[in-house]
Amino acid sequence: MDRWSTPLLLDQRSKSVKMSFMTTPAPRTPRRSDALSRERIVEAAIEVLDTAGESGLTVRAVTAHLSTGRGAIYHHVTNKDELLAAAADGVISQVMATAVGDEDPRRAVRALALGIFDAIDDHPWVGTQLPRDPLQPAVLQIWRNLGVQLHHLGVAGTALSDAGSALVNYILGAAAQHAAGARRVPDDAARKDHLGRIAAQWAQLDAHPLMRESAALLHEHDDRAQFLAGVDIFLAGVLHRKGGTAPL
Amino acid sequence: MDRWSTPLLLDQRSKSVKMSFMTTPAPRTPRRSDALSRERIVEAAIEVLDTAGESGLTVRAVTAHLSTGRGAIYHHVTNKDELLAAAADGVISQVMATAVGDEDPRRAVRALALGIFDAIDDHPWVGTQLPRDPLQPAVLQIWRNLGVQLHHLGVAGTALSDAGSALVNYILGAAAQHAAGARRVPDDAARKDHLGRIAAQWAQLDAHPLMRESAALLHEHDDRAQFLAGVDIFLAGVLHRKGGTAPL
DNA sequence: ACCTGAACACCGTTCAAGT
DNA sequence: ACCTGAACACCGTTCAAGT
Repeated sequence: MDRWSTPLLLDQRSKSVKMSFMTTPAPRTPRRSDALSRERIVEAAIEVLDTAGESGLTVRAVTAHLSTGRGAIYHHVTNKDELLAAAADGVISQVMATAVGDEDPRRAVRALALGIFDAIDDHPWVGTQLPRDPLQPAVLQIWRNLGVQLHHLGVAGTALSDAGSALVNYILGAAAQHAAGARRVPDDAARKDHLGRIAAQWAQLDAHPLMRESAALLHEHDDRAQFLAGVDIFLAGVLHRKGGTAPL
Repeated sequence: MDRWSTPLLLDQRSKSVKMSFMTTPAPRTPRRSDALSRERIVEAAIEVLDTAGESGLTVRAVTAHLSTGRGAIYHHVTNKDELLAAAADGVISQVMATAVGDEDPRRAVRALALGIFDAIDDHPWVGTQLPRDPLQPAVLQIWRNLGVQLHHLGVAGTALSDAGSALVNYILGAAAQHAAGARRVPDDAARKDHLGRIAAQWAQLDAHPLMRESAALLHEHDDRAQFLAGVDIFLAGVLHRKGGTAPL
């Protein structure tokens, strides 16, 4: 399940200890003490992404973080794309592990969605990565966990495929939208200014009265609440279509 | 409204005609005859994107297409990012112009959504571009057109913001998902093989019975129908929450 | 004003050579 | 087997120089 907590490379370390017994007392190289591994590389990638953003994730930055050569990465990871997908999967795995166990499937769906939302708030690069590939591990994980809850709601067969893809697509779209905003506004103080500028931009770009009203509403706008409102609209739609269950 | 159908650079061309009157009969340079402009550059970008894909859009490729120097682009466009956003806006503008005028707002929402879906089927790079920036012109255009129809449905105020963002987010997420698939499967013959491989991959990656069932359903799976099913789920949710309108 | 194309400061990825 | 780091084949963007 959790790829990230396994102890790393015990066999290799013990081998080097045995070797140092019959040679000089430990070569004292200036390199890092631990051996490289896929897990360590992905951890380093997450740290680079969290501090320098998605554009800061370069193979050179990761190798500097691990004090190794550029090519070493390619012994454990095939691609930079795969590295990004693995990093996103690492974050989503933790969310899925924490946001477990609610007996009410509707509450469970909300909890899963909010967990993903908050994770993207902390790691905006995850939000831009998720919509990039429907078959990446992180997306499959989201699909399965939501699918289970929808099944508990009594949805099955083609209806489950339709509902699941709708919910996943909504979450991925919202994730990307929110990530773009979170990327641009790092501190909470400049948030109000930022929303003001967006509202002005909307009003300027588009003279339609509906857009002006929406732009005005942006001022007292809560991304998290709006995200959850979307989840509830979706749930209402699913339950309404499968025959009148109790309203939310 | 439509930036792309306007005749290009009438003033500049007529000026050069007037000039050639009093100088030698046209200098006969080996360069292109028309002057550069933002519109021409965006047109060239769309052509490059359609033939070479998103990774094929390089400033060098665009300049080769226009037989000009690299730096000339930056006289009309600030960025490569802005160029991509402008190209996506060009495609979406045409969709919005064609998918107008249905008196029934629910049918109008479906028509708009399907128009976007089909455009992404034709231009997969649009699907990956849209979720990248919520404030890009193409996304604002989608927002407004859907917002108008939701308003016709009787939704207003905060409910309109919530419903609009839910629908836009769903469409952007679905667009990205479908674009990834369409990018990988260019010809229609390999499509069945492709879905078979995906199904096998799902079944292999995930032993959960729900996922196995979903994987099996992938075989007789219609992206377009599933996309529309998602739109209907959201419409049902919106109408159900605002008080029982007639079921879809 | 508009355009050119060399130059700059980067990339991801490969691969012979080392241990 | 694992790692190194120089080398390769690219990028986006800038800018003095031309017209």
